[in-house]
Amino acid sequence: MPLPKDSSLRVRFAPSPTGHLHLGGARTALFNFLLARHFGGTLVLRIEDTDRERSTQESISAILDGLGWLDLGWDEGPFFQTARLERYRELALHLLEKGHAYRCDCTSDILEAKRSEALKKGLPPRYDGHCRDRSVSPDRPHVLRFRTPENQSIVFDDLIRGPLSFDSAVLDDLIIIRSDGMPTYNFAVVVDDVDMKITHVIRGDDHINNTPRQIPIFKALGAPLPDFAHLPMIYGPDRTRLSKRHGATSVMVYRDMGFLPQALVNYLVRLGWSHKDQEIFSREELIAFFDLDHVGSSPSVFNPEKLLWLNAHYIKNTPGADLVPLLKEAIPPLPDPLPQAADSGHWVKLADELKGRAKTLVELAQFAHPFLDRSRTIDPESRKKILIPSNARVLENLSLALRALDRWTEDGLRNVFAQVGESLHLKLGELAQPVRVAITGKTVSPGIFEVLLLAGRETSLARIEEALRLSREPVTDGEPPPS
RNA sequence: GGUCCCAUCGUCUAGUGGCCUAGGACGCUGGCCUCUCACGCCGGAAACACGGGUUCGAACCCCGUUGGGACCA
Repeated sequence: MPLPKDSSLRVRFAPSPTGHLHLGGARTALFNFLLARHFGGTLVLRIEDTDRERSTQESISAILDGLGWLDLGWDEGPFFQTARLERYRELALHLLEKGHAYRCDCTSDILEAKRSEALKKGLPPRYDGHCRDRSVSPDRPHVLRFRTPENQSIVFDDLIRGPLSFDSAVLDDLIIIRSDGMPTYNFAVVVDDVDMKITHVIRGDDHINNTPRQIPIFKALGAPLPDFAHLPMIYGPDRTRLSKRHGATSVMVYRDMGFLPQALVNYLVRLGWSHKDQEIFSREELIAFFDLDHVGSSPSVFNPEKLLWLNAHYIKNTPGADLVPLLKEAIPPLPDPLPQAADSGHWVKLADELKGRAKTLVELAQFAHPFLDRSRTIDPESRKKILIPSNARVLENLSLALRALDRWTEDGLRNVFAQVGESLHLKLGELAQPVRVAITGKTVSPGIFEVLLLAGRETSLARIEEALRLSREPVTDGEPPPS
């Protein structure tokens, strides 16, 4: 594939601000970004906001936020199509003068009638070229139509799919300027790509059918043709285009669900692209390895499980200190904070100790909560299963021995557990579980000594006492005990 | 309906005519490790949609069928 090995490559990401940045858009942005970085080229950001009905300021911010979160920076822009309306008109008039466009005053009623008639006869509902050779007065309400070349096939070499050919007979004379003066999508895109000197158009393959409409416009404008690459779609589990029906599609929702942007980027890049058997890529590797040659042509199905696995991987491999700010964002307000919660060293220790078990930052926050706030809640199942009368003796013995421990260190704790275990003829596991539930409220946690260290002496002793009381109470099976 | 695209384990993919009794990853699963759960390690089940060609030889090239999808209306 004849990609330039120098900085002449210019690509663009051109979202419509009609919603958030969704996964498909994010991947298109990512591929454009990586290609630009790989070849030392330029990425242009263009906001295609000519659909004024549906474009919103909120969407613009949402898209910018999404790109920012994923750390996909651009080099030029953002350019807004609504700021370039004059330019579209100018070039449309130019096409009119050159005979590549003409005025058409067919009313929508007439067009509709012709369309339904054609449909009835089983013909494709194309514009019949009624005004092609009429000279419609500029004073009458009219649109501008592009004079599509007849009887030729439009061929281009898609960088991903190879040669693609379309018969111009299926293309009608598309409107380039509406009666209200607004440009249509296909026209504005071409004008922008020409003006912005885009060398490679990389977009979703939902635009593949637009390409043969756009190519004649490039030619009529006397502009060089960019290369095209159409990326396969991302489907939901039902193999239809990913949409709101499939749940979370906005990248920012993934942030809120506790995903790391690196994980999402790594997941997205492997949807369609591969580099041998490698699954995990740093940003540097991505830029070094990425190319269009290894982008596949078949669509892929979004798989949340694998994203979760990648997220767990990135959390595990992020230093605790870097996790702390993210953890603080993910954790709900602490109603009754423990003194340690004010100690930043404590947060780092927590993050380092807990990160190996968390698949998301939200989970990490849940694991961390008992070590930050007095209000830890005991999971009812765990209580029912572990805080039972037969374990009261364990808790009682440990409570006594731990109170007598003057140095709250791992070695000290280990000794206490060894001695208590020996005297009760119980294994470490049998001792650890009741304590684990006492401290964390859950049956799942890091090693018991880490837990005791993290909770600290005061909190640990208080919680073991509380658990001891609870284990002596009869199981009430969900009903709160009468007080 | 018209045009176009796509087709390797459930999913993401490696594979660009012999290296393929098809490799990796997620998930699933058996085991090891172990104070719980993860992690980690070792093992397992699991795919070239179908039919024709081309070729000494096809997952790979060509044609058709089937199935999925997108766009336009």
